[in-house]
Amino acid sequence: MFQPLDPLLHSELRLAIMSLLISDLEAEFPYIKEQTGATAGNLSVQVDKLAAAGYIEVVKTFKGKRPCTICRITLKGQQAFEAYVEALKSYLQIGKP
Amino acid sequence: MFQPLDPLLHSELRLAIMSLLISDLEAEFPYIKEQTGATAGNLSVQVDKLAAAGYIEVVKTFKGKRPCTICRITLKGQQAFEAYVEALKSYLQIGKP
DNA sequence: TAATTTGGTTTATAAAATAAACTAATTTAT
DNA sequence: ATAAATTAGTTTATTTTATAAACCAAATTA
Repeated sequence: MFQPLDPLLHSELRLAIMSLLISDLEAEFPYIKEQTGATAGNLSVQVDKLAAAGYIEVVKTFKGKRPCTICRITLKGQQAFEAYVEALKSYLQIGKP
Repeated sequence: MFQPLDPLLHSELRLAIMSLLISDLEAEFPYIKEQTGATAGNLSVQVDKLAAAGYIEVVKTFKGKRPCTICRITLKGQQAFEAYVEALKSYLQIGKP
């Protein structure tokens, strides 16, 4: 009947992060912060969780002299996102008569 | 960019309850329990929250000698559900090119 | 050189989800 | 008749989670 919803993706902020990365594949921390409106602290925590799950990878480089944290979605992350969207449809009746 | 998600609906079990009631308008407690696979305790708590928000109304009657709890979706609940689905689309790119 | 900004992380708190334990009545079995 | 099991839930307790507040370090600006 209802497909279970991946708890890692069923979170407003983590879903927003993944949604951005599904489109753009990678993005810098401050950009994600701006687009999602999240606080840096919250974003840092949720990025860690997605990285721990292997849904994204986090690369720490420098941009000139400043640190620059880049988040990139993984194949696993893309698949998880698509599975989540499919599961959601069992609740939403999207496109049903 | 991303529309906020009603926290009352952004919960797996509450969303499942509302999804059932969107189709059927009303349902008995044990039926919802069976369809969602939830424990009675969890279901009781989440039904209370939806009722407190005015998204459903709960009518306690009897079916023969046994108590019978009926949940019915309200207009407010239907509107909230539809708004939630719309908000979700800002994360999912459903039907986008 | 002092204050501010940038780019975050760590820690603490508040809220939520969930299950376990419990209540009460009914039905079934002995 | 009475004991056991089932139905129909509620209440309480525990665990997770989300979130913000506090913090740190380096770079920039005044």
